[in-house]
Amino acid sequence: MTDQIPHISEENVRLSKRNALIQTGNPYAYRFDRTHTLQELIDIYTTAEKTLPEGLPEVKIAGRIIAKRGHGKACFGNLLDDSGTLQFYANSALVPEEAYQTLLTLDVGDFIGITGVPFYTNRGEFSIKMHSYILLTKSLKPLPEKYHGLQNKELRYRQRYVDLVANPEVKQTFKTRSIIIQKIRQFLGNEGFLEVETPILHTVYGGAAARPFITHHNELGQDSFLRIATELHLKRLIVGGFEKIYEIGRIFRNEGVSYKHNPEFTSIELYQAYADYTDMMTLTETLISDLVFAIHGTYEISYQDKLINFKAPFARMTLSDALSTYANITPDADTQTLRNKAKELGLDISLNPEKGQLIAHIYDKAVEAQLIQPIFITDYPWETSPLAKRHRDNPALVERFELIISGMELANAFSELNDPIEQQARFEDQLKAQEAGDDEAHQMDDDYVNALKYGMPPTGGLGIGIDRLVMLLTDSHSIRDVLFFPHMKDKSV
RNA sequence: GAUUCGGUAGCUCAGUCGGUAGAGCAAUUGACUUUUAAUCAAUUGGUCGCGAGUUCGAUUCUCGCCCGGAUCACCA
Repeated sequence: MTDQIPHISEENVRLSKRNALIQTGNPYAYRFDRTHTLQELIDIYTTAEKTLPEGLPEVKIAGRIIAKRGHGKACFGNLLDDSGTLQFYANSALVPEEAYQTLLTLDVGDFIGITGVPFYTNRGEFSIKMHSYILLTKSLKPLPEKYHGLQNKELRYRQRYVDLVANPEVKQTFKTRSIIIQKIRQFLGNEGFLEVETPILHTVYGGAAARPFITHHNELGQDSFLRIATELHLKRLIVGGFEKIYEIGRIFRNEGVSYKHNPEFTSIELYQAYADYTDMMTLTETLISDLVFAIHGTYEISYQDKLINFKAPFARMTLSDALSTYANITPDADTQTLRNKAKELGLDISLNPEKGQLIAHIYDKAVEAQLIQPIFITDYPWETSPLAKRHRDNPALVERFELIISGMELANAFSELNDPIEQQARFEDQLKAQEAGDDEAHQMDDDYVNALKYGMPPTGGLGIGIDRLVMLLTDSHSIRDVLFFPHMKDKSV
């Protein structure tokens, strides 16, 4: 028999099955009462001897069929739910004939609910023996190949819903992400911090050097900016009398995409009254090292084949020392020497950067990538930090640190500038920079200066890039691998 | 933005020194009552990313474009 069977696309085959099912029932059920998740069943019933007594009570489980193996009058399959996978076994002697025949027409991808009893197969695999089942949702599109999963990066990012089904380790990464954020909240809650929410739509953007996304409010007839930081509103709340606050939220910067940059990303910023940047350092290393231990049960973890030790305290080095150590130049050098060094490194100095900016640029280019183990780089030139307080020992510097791990800036913190007159002057410097062509300079924020005029107590502030932290803790090479739906160019599917 | 690699069946991938393409999985039909990347037999399935150019002929060569990955730059 070699009769030719006309080709119908798999999606159309499934579509006709769905249409037939609609005639006799509902292939999109409303609900199903489970007695156990798959993992619960495994936890409760599996035994070291790989045997189970007869006469166990019936259980009800639900999930997506991810594999099917027919054997005529018997058939095996695998079910996937959020907790794990489990093999099911159906036999035409146990399931009514008609139901058994329909079962064979189900597709990989369909959701079903199964009533049955746990047992061990001859091969010793813990499974459920089906007594009855109900179709919960018909799926129309075939899942990716069962062995290799979904490999195409573009498809994985654009259709994460498929990636998550096909590649279990992806789901694990995002579960870890969720736990990380949960533990940060727990830690800060225990430390007496209050979680707050501030606007995402800003009329003046600030708190970072970045270009904003611009949008428009129709009713008020004015442009708005998506926030580039939460900083200035949170500090207004410190003025208002809150003493320990934080916000975890999405930040938007109108910039390029790279393995460590996405135009929208998640930050946590926290502010603590009566504290300075040294307090922030202690808080940062405690938070992060506790987090690593809570997730991994050890302080030393491997990231992209590098062993990183998160045990607190982290190393500390001034920016000045870092420059001499890693770039063979000191910030005391005259401007021309710094300019030459910058040129040597291939930096763009067409905007005639001031000394402080030169130093910052040289540091970014020549030093940061070399810093693998957690290290606080402290005491930055004041010119690049318009919201930070002057260093108590050196007015050319500000009290600021960045935490660098694996060449990435993980955190940034200051002793917050709270002198409204100096803040006003720093904003004015920023305006000059803007006029000179720096499209990432701060805007003047009169209302923020106004708030400072009422008095902000000494305050330590800290920002952490959550996505980068998740990258480190899940050994993810790219920020896209820790974002469910990374930013992609529009392309109709 | 630069360099570089890639885009071929639903998925994972071969391939064509220029003559309109193959495999595995999935699907379809059949066999099979303990398989587990089930097995066995058969069958179907392609705008070879898009558009030009060269050519008798382009999926293959050239150019441009689109999308993506990597590296670099930008993003302190």
